[in-house]
Amino acid sequence: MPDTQDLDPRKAAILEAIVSEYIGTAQPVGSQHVARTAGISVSSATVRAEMVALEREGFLVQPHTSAGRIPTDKGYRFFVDQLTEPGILGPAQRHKVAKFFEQVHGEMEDMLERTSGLLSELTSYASVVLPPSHESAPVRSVQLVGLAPRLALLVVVLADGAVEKRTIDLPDEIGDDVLAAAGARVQAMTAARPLGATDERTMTKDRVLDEVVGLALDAMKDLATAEDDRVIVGGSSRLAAAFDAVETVRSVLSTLEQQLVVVSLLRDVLERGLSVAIGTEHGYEPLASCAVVVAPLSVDGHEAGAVGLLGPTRMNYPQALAAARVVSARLGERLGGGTEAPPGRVDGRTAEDRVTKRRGAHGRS
Amino acid sequence: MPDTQDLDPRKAAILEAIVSEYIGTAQPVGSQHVARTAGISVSSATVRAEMVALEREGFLVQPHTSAGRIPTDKGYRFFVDQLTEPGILGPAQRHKVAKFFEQVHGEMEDMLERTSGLLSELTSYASVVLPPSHESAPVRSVQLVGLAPRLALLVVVLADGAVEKRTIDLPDEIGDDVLAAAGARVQAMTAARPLGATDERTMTKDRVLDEVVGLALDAMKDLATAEDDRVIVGGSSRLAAAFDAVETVRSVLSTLEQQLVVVSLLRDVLERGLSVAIGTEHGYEPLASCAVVVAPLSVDGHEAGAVGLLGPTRMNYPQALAAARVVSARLGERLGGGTEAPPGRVDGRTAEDRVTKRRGAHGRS
DNA sequence: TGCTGGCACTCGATTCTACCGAGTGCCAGC
DNA sequence: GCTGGCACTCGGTAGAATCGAGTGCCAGCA
Repeated sequence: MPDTQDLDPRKAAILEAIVSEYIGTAQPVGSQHVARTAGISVSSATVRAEMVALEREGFLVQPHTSAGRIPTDKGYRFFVDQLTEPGILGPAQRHKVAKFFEQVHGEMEDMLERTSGLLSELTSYASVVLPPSHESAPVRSVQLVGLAPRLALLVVVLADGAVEKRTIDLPDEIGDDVLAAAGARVQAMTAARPLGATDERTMTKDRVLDEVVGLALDAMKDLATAEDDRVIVGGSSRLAAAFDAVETVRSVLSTLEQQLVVVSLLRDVLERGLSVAIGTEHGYEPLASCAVVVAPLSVDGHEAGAVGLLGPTRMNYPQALAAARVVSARLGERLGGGTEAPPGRVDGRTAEDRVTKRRGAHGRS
Repeated sequence: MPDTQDLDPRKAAILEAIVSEYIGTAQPVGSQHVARTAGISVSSATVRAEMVALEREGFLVQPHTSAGRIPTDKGYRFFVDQLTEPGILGPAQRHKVAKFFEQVHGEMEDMLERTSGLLSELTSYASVVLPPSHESAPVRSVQLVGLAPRLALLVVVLADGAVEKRTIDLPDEIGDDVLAAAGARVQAMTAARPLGATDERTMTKDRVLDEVVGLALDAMKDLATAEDDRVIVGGSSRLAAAFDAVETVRSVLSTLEQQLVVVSLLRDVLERGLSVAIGTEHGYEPLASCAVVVAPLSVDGHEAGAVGLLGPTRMNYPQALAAARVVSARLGERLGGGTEAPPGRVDGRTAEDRVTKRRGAHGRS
């Protein structure tokens, strides 16, 4: 891709001016506008000549003959890669973030959901949160609870505070004591190990117990493989404001409703080491008019999940990147240091935050 | 409301024709169209005269002088109350429902989410599922699991298979054995009783244990009061197709994103004993161009939660009502008879359905 | 050589006009 | 009391005229 990385400085400046302007106004940008832009000190005629070149090289298009230019995906890409720094948040936004992370508390799911709301509010794009996978979190506790005569619930608590459950159909009526024993056995076999790593089974004299243990282990394996296709989408209504064609809105929203698609989109982008995917760069046609900004989430030093933003290709990349990165960093801090295993990591601030309602009750008891 | 209930048969027929036509076409309906409708055997001039009357009485409006009439909320209301039966689903839809409930399985959350998708697909409106409240479900198991030195997780399993959790900050490092003991104590104090009904506390000799038990009981009370403002929204992208003004779409979607608003809207409608709320009838201005259809969910004989549909006021009420009712009935059956306490209720079919993946594993073990 | 001002041209958007026709209200007559 | 007839309204569409932002090209200047 030689032409992607090399553009003489003037062309680059012109491209930058066009992209910035277009992001702001959503109107095709003409040569005069560009010529008047600070930093451009040539005439509109020269700008026009350069625009022709930029168009030939695929950075710009003209919606129709007598209109200004708008950036192509390639144009945005160059803008993002070469012309802009991630940017920083405005003071008001910084304040919002700070305040948010001071106040937020509760279970992880709630927190992720609210974080998604925050991110969307900061940027006015739709936001996406890919929860940290529980793959590597060690099992902390396993329990079998009888619900009905031939129905039990397997409840697995992971060290990161996540609780997974699965109903299990029993072959026979099983007493609560046997269930408890089976739960204990399974816990012994799997504790302190990640969900996926199931021990080979050991047999006892008790056929019924063995069977229940087997069922539970199966369910645990099932838990390990399934589940991880969940994603939290927030502020999707803001996409309606970003597009003017109602049909575009509909198709984008309907794509966003398919969790699986969103998850794989994000994973794809992350895997390719990108933080931005523009228009057709990701292969999802219904989202061809969208761009995705992703920031991986790193909890206690290892990557887990991600936060992202979905907006029109003419999104404000610097701001979106800044917001995603700041929020992901703060969220990562927040999720780590306390719920994760390493002992002694419960620092004062985090624990303090997490108290809230609890605190009052605690004082009383 | 004398004029709401009394309309001479001809007026009613004309109103019905207009509403039906408008629901189908979204175009103002003229007198000629009505006169040509089967069942109307008067001239267009007569229809016009009646239309004037209907407009005076508030059932119809004219977008502008030389246009046809469109129904007002009051017009729809009369249509729903007096002119139409709930209707039945078409064979294709029946088949979809049957197939869906044959296949669906898994945890309740998944099932509700998929059901919401089904309902939306059936009607092409947005669908809403208000999960059965756990208020009355008795506690089946309580457990305290240590996550970090001064952090524990309270895990409560209810008889309906729901699992609730809460992190608890501990005043001190507490050993796993004490946590387990505290969990057991709390379980003894609360088991078989609904979440809200907390026992008065009994003291032991052990101050630390008492404190942990106190914290756990507080957390349980907290669980009982909070939480119940959750709602599952599905197919909201279909609303984009229902409205043509992108601003309407945005505002409706953004209202739908506020779980709390949706919950109280549904509760309001249910409390007033309605199954349909049209336009401004419910007091939520941003949804003034929407109608809501609700069907309460009855699980094992008692009302719990609801399913609903949200569409434009010109929605197909008979079909929407039919879909909501059928789905709510089937879902109620499915949620009951097995997960709920009464022993022996695990009938063959339900248990069979629930097996799926499990079954294979079971055979193998 | 490269930039610039000038110029003819394009073409979407806007405005205006005319006009059609669906729809109305009214009324005289059956 | 219903109906056909009629004059009238007025939104929507089509076509023409106009505007103007924007373009590509080119000759001339530094």
